[in-house]
Amino acid sequence: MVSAEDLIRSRQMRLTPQRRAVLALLLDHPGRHWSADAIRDQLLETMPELARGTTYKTLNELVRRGILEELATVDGVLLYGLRLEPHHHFFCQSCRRWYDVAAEGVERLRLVESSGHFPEAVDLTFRGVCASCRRSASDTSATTPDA
Amino acid sequence: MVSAEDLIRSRQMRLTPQRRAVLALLLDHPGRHWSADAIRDQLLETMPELARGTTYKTLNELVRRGILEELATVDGVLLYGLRLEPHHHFFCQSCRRWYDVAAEGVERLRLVESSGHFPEAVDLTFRGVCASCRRSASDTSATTPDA
DNA sequence: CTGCTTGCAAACGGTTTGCATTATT
DNA sequence: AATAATGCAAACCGTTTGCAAGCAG
Repeated sequence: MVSAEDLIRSRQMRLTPQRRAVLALLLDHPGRHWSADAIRDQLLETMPELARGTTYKTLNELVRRGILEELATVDGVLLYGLRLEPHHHFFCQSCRRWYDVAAEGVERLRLVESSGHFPEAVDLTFRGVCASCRRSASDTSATTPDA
Repeated sequence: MVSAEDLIRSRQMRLTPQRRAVLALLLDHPGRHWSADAIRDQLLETMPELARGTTYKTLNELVRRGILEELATVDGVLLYGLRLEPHHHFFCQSCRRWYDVAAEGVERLRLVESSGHFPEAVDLTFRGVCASCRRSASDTSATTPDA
């Protein structure tokens, strides 16, 4: 298990107490997803001066460096969690929590059911470059904004 | 192809010009996803008095009645589209548009590729009731908030 | 007629931004 | 010493809400 320090240093980011605390918290709960404010509320106990803006900037930076993944929820809140080995998500419509679901392939529905969750719906989201963008990319020089 | 009128009436909603216009626009572009403001901008040409709040209320109502689906994006915008037969989504990281992808099952990755899109990542989202909620549901009377 | 819907405008809330100060390298 | 990160507070912006006036049933 890697430490927050190593992870941060490995991406040539400056190591600050705030960054270490944020990432350490997430490392302590692998597979869990937090809102920025939930993270801050938790850390406020041991780091009472942690600013809201700092939490957001830190999370954005960690996403940009590929350490965290960002999940958009329908109620307008972004959730953050470790970017673990390829996996999928489970959203509980009752408690509205998000779970990570391990998967080596796309056809692992049984795996989810065996975890005790009871899936009623599945939503597959592919990300990549669409047909028309591929075409225009070969025409002109790529106009690809970084995601 | 059903009409906007029929669809609205079928859910015992009152038929208003605004509702008809919003839904008709979506019906004219099946498989496309719009932001609330994009819809309003489009309709403003023929319906210059359409209020922002009305657009939002209408879309929420249509989602609640199961006519539309709601998609949350990472940049804090909600997208709306027709709730067609079970399908999945494709997000183009280049033009940031969302596409619907037909699918009769979960294992239809090839289908996406054959559409000309080039998927680099897949994200499976399950929705339902999680293990712990199922347990507590059998303990006490269900405390399930409607999604 | 009754009460749901609209339009308008103000409120909301999560996230971003600017800038002086502080900490890391 | 140079540069990047923090804290604070204000700005942002998509969405929601409240309410008087208007329209559908």
